[in-house]
Amino acid sequence: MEFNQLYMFSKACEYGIRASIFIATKSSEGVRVGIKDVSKEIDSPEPFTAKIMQILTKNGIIASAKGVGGGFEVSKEAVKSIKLIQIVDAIDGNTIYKGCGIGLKECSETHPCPVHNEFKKIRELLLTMLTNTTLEELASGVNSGDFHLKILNKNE
Amino acid sequence: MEFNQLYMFSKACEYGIRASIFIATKSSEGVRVGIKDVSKEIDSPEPFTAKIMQILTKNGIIASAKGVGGGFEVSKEAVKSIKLIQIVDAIDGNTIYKGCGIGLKECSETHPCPVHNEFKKIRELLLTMLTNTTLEELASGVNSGDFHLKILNKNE
DNA sequence: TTAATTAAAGATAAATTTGTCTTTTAATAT
DNA sequence: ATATTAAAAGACAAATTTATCTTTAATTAA
Ligand code: FES
Ligand code: FES
Repeated sequence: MEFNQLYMFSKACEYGIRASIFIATKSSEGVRVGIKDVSKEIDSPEPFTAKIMQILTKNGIIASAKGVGGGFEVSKEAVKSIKLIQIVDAIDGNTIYKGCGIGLKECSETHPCPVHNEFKKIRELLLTMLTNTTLEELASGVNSGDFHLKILNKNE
Repeated sequence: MEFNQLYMFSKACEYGIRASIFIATKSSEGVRVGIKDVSKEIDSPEPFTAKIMQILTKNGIIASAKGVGGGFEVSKEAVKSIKLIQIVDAIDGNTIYKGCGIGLKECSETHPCPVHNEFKKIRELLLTMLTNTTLEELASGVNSGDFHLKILNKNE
């Protein structure tokens, strides 16, 4: 019925976040994971996910190792320090919480659009959330079984 | 630097919101506006904006009249009753405030993703804002000159 | 009734995002 | 050293979104 179907983040960013969290949970058990495991676990297309992994490693969010026993990991220090916003920034940029809600070339306090005041509140809440949420929190929620990275099928 | 460049709404939706507000401001002066005026005023591509107008009229958000003296308008009743959410729903659907933030097939209280609790707050604030904001409020802000629908160039 | 005007509809094209496939590079194990 | 493993890089393809162009339909004015 509607024209588009818009989510808060791009597919790439969704995969990036889910993958980072999964890798972090595995790293907490001391094991690296390959791209196959990642895409299987977070239910995402493997080659595309691999591209996203490259972005994340370039941005220092995850680390990778080639060869036998290689794969992706998040270091003990990184898992504590990495915030959700770093993942979003690396993949979707900062326009979701910086840009004007109705597409003016820039969001400005002195030349505001009609939704500026209300929109600002939402963006600030989003920014605060992204800035304060660590990979560690997210991963521990998954480790404890309280939160999930995919919807399970009947025979899984 | 980043992979994508993601905004809260699609271009189509941004144009739709800006156009609706502009048409409402003109309707408050009792005049219809053609697609040319609309796209000029909100600084958007004309043929694409025309498509968006079709969606908006089909959804009863704006009214259109063909022929001489025709164009788009928002009725006095509509401008009071139409909420921002109706425009967003018609163009971008409801996934931005209904769907899971990190792309699980559905957002569920009983099978939540790691960002669910924090994300819910943001979506709820967004939903409240969209639900409570009328076209009238937005248009009157523009009429009063406090808010703007585009960034002016030097010689405008 | 004819011409002019303006939105609707439909076809097409460009740009972007998402997804895939192949080759290369780096690391490990034998 | 050689073979094996696994990520990086690059080329390519599909899907979606954005944008344009042309034709049709409806309305008004003369
Ligand atoms: S100017 Fe539009 S959100 Fe600030
Ligand atoms: S399950 Fe992800 S936001 Fe609710």
